[in-house]
Amino acid sequence: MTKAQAAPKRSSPRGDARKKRIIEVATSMLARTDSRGTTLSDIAAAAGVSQAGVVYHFGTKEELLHAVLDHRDQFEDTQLWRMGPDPGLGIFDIISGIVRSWDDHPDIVGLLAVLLAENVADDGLLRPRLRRNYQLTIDRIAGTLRNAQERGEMRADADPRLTATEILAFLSGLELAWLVSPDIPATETASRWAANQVAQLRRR
Amino acid sequence: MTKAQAAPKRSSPRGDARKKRIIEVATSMLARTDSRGTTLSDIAAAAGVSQAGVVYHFGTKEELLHAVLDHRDQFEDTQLWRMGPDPGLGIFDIISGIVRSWDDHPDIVGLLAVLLAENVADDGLLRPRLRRNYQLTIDRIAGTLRNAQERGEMRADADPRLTATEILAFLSGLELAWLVSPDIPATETASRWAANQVAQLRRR
DNA sequence: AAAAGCCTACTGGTTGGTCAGTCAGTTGTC
DNA sequence: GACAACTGACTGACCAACCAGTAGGCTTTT
Repeated sequence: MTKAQAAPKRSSPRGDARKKRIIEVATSMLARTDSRGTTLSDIAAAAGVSQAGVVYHFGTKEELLHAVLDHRDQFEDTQLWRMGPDPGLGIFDIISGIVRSWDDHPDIVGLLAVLLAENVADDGLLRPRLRRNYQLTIDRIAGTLRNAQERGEMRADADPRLTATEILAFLSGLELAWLVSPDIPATETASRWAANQVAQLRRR
Repeated sequence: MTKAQAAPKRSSPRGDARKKRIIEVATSMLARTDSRGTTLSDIAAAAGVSQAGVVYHFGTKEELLHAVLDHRDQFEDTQLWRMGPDPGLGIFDIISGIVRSWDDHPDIVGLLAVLLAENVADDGLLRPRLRRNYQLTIDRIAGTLRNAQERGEMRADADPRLTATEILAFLSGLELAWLVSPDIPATETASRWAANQVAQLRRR
């Protein structure tokens, strides 16, 4: 975990496919067991390569983790912002829908929550990135809420920043609960929550 | 982490004090860095004993973790249920107060969230216990809400179970966010959330 | 043939747990 | 109250298992 290595200059279609496969496998494993609990050998075995083969593609475990996070960021875009960059209060329906779809792709659910919990320490490897990412998502959500206020869609006396903080807290907390106890009524909880929020925030 | 050892039969005041100290130190370290990232040597050094000394008291790292969780459970009782076993809708004020007091004892905040995230895997060492604990807290909260409904304090058409799930999700998610970004407006977010909940759930 | 892809074998460093022994304090005995 | 016997509370040294990363060589693709 100390020294690093440069990535291969060029790449072939076959190598790219294998690399993508490793990322997917690693994603699903990291969402179950955190990064310290998931070894390169584990990931390699699940992806059908040797441990050294994984190192060949990513140079470092840390690089692999970043690749996994890139993959997740991309996924978040296709989920949270699938209705465009400015859904306004529709963001609550979107989140409700996201929770409903957890069963369809359980491999990536909770990845952020798990890695976040692992990197709360000051010297957490991924902490700076996760922190930045968190703030960015808060800002984006707060932004769309502010726009909704300007459009008159949302009451003006609610603080977009506090609301955005609450949204993310609820979502990551629910992910955690769902991972530990998959039998909790996550979908119903989310839709009830979303309905309440909209009722409270909609301009009368 | 494999083999275990029987605990010492009797104990002396001095040994008990030392043991307590180790638990406290371990608690604060585990809330920052999860159990896989915290070594016995780290804990021992912080507690002023040797690594073998820690093993002497707890036999296994897992046993130490359970002792820490016992400590936390006790703490939760003095926090969440400090107004008695049946606070009704007052539970929201209590939670709001808990978040406000995070700065006073930051060493134990987020411990549960961190360990939860680390034990979402099927074979997580502490998973059974954490799962049971989670369900228990849900039940207790749902119970007090149900009582509030019967007293006519809370509207009858809200599902206590869904509400309890939301409460815990929000709280653990906010803990996580606060740990990673201590500068977020946790107190304000919590009090806004609590006020909204009470407004929505109170019988008109 | 040149480069990318991948493997076997290995290294240095960590980590949880073991073990034998030290030491201070308590208890029982005369 | 002195002294032996014993026990709990440790420590330092050690070990087996594990893990990320390296070195070098074989194989496939381009």
